[in-house]
Amino acid sequence: MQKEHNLSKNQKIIFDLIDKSGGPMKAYSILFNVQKKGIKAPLQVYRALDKLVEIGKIHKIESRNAFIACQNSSCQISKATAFSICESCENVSEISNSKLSKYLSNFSDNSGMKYSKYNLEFFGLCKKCKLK
Amino acid sequence: MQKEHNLSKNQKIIFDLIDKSGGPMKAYSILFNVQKKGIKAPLQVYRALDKLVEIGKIHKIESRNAFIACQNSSCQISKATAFSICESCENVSEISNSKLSKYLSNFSDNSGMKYSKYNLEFFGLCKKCKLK
DNA sequence: CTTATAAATGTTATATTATTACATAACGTT
DNA sequence: AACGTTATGTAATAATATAACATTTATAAG
Ligand SMILES: [Zn+2]
Ligand SMILES: [Zn+2]
Ligand SMILES: [Zn+2]
Ligand SMILES: [Zn+2]
Repeated sequence: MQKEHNLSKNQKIIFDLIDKSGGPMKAYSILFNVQKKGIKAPLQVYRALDKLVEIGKIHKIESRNAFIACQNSSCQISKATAFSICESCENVSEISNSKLSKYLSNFSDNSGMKYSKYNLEFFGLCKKCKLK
Repeated sequence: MQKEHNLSKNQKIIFDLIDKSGGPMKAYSILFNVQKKGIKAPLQVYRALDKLVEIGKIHKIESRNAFIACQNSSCQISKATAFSICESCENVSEISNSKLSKYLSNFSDNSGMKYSKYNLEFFGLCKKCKLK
């Protein structure tokens, strides 16, 4: 069962926007879109984003400096994330594959380091863009 | 056999600096360090970095906006990269594990998308930092 | 209800990371 | 030499992110 996180006002505004957009959004594009709702400064956006990432409602696409709503209801914490990214249209989707996540969560190398978190980004051309 | 890339003057200065540092370096820290060698503007650094990434001599650590020399002689192109990152001391090392790279290079999900590239970042505490 | 504490907000300024635009120079090939 | 490609130099600016400080709101304990 998911822990219920009661989002604050700004967090809710920003989460709803990202969620409805259906794709990755950049911080300043978010800012532009929420100015009519009274969120006027970058820091207000970044604070909400930080919290939303922390509780796993959104994830950061590091290679794009963008944020996307979690598409995987089981991801309460952003500690094991994988994405597929189209290098042509920039479409992003979250990969939900239990074999992959099991493989990566259990991965260990000879460094003796135990990993508590990972982020994986795959790149290629999506179906649509391959046809063009 | 590795293709020999004849680095240009700026590319060589910047690669040597990153390589000698032994760890990840940020663009503006690189800039600061090469000013005595006549590289005075951010763009000169970014252009060299772009080229070095393209030919696989360095990789970008996306979550840190930093660049590290390739520690894996076989990586001519940055198309399959994996790193372990200590969240305490920020030490980074490139993971060279043939099983992992084989697994990820062959990975495909039900999206029908064929991936040509990936980047994986693992996070945790390195041995030293675990003891503290 | 009151007090204490933590979490969130508002605001201004600033730091950090990266690119655009344009002009010039060096290199590699024929 | 002439050509196309790659690299360089320089100035300006865009895009991304954080510091510092004051205030308010939510949560929980007594
Ligand atoms: Zn998720
Ligand atoms: Zn596409
Ligand atoms: Zn490498
Ligand atoms: Zn460490």
